[in-house]
Amino acid sequence: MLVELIEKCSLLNDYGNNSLRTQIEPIIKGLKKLEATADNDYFDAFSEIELEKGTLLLREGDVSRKMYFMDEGLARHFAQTDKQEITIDFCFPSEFIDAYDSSAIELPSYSNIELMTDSKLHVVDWSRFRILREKYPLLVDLERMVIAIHLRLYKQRIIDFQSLTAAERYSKLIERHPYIIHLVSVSQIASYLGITIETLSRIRAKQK
Amino acid sequence: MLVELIEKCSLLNDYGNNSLRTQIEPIIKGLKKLEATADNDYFDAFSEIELEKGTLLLREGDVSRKMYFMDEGLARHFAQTDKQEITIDFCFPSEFIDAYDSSAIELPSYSNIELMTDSKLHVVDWSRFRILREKYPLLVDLERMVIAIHLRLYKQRIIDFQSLTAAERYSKLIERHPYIIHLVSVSQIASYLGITIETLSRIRAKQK
DNA sequence: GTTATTCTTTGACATTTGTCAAAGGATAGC
DNA sequence: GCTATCCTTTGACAAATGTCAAAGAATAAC
Repeated sequence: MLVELIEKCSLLNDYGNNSLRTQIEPIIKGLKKLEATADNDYFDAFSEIELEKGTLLLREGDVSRKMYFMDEGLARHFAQTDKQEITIDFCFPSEFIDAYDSSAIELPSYSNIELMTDSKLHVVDWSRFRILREKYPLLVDLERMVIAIHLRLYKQRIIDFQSLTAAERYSKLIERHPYIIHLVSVSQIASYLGITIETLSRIRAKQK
Repeated sequence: MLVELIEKCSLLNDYGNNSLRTQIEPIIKGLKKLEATADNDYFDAFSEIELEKGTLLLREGDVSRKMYFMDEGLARHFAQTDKQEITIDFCFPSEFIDAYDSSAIELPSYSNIELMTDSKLHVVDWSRFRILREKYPLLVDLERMVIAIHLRLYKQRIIDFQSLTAAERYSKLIERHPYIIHLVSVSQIASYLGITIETLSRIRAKQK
């Protein structure tokens, strides 16, 4: 169940040349043991759903109530400013989806999460997960790991903004997600990189 | 002890018009109760030290082993790239200091933490804190809160890079820390903002 | 106090990025 | 297929930022 998602999760398994191996393995081991004996409260917490393109998984100003895992589909985090929509991040298949900065602390999110395609997802209510977490401390470790990884990613992202040019940031994105340009509009990639549509278009023209 | 630090902590108490009140209060309450009955293992974990300017609290590539609280002094997080030193963040008095993206997950840090002045600090070993955390689940909640706040700050920082000009980012920094310019070198503020020294100098000249 | 060193500002110019407008392509609906 | 709409590219120019060099200011060492 949950352990399958962990084993599939691209972020946890591909992060930094598998440098999370040591951290993940005891969690997977523990989860397997847990799931061999867990009761219905545990298994009922997780369910599968299909939602259509455009669905808001989380709305700005609301507290995140659910955590998702993307099986098939594509999503994005975005924030709305007075001038523009800012795409903060993209969510690919085999990734957990949530605004942890909202759910972990139960504060209103300042970003939206939107499905960019019809999607198949796993979903768990935070209210139920929190109850499970009391019962199974291993879930606390898992949550901490997921949040910490996002902290690392965000930090690296900040460093990239501080030290790389727009073209370098674009190259880095393409390296990680070579096909993103076919999946996502130029305008969303541009806002992700912190540049205008036109600038991105010119960067792409140069790199050909 | 720890509860005093929490009550002093500027980040936790000043964050977003005190919007953390609901989250902090049960933790403070719980900690007070805990500290009324806690044993020496608890109190011995925290100690005060004075360290001199230039001390590295954490070195790039090492796993963070200690968490600090700044009583008096100033520190900064920075990363070293091939070209330059990048100041990721500044640490002011009454703030907790750590690379949570390292300590929370026990992965090597990719930033250094350096004291910019002689400083008075509280310090706790993560190895001891982790033992306490097992014993007192409240500390898990506290840790989660601290990490989540940093996640929010980082996320907001990314959005700022995506949507604000250098001058706007500078204004925002000055708003939060009006005196920072007298405490920190122009070069460090410039790298924090992701611009060159000269550009920052010109932005400052214009805003007079 | 003087000198040497480092940090900061300023100037001139190159490069990057943004803005506005128009053209070219892709897509959906009819 | 055709049209209308939206998205993307390109061009011309403006604004922002970077680079290099030099001057000015602050600081530390003597």
